[in-house]
Amino acid sequence: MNLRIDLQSTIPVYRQIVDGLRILLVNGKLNPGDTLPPVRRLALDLGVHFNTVAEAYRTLGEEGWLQIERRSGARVLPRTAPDRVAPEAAEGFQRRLRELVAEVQAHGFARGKIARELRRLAETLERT
Amino acid sequence: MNLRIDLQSTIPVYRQIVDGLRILLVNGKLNPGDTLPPVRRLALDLGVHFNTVAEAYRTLGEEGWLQIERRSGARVLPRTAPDRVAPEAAEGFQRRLRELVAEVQAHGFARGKIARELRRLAETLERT
DNA sequence: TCTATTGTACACTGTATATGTACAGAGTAC
DNA sequence: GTACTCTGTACATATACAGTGTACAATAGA
Repeated sequence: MNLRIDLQSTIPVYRQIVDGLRILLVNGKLNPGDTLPPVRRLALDLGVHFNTVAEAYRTLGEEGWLQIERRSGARVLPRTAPDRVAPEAAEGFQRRLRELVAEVQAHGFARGKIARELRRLAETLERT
Repeated sequence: MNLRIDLQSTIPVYRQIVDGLRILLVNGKLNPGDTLPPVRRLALDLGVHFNTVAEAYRTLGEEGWLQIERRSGARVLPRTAPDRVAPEAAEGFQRRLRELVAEVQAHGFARGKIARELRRLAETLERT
């Protein structure tokens, strides 16, 4: 379970867990049928309360990634992509992407470096 | 003041304002010497309380973008880029970028479309 | 000097986040 | 079948944060 969180971050822990797991799910590091650690176990690893992990699992369950049941725990579902993409989601993505880039620029990152990073990720996406 | 916010979003309004203004600042849509609208005025435009706008201005002031004074309002400062880039910031950027992409993928966006968007932004960055 | 306009301070309310604790359900050992 | 243990769930609570209401302080300009 290659997952790290930052307790100092302003981003809520449960959302960090959701984001981290979603990356693993989207990239096939977690596949249908795989089981996730019990909430108490992962919570111990991460140093948070198990209810915080449970909240994260529940969120991913509502997104359709996980099947969660007592005793058997959380299992990755074969997930069919959403039928249609919400049109406003595209706009939201562009906006959040620009926000992120602006924030990084504000921290002094050179445009070239940022551009390179974006291209690198684009290539990774298409290679998969 | 081309700035829009989403009151339904889970992202706090004041941070949306910060993010939106930072984009304008980084991209030279707002330049040193320019004055921003008074907090009450912008708040009215956006449909929020003026203290919420004031909080956003204060944040950008602490980041070194704005000089804020009573009566004269908020003015864009000539901002020298941070001397050195925090090394952990690079890692954080990559991570947040991957998180954003994973989230969008989870919403059903095709990898190709996302990759195209990333490349488009990369080009925009280098053209400036 | 007076007034209007600006940002600031701070108390208050509602919401979100994280935790503590008790519980419910379903396998497993016997 | 019963007891036990391991799983997630429910809900009360503590705390922090976001947003607002209201009063105030500072200053440019008439």
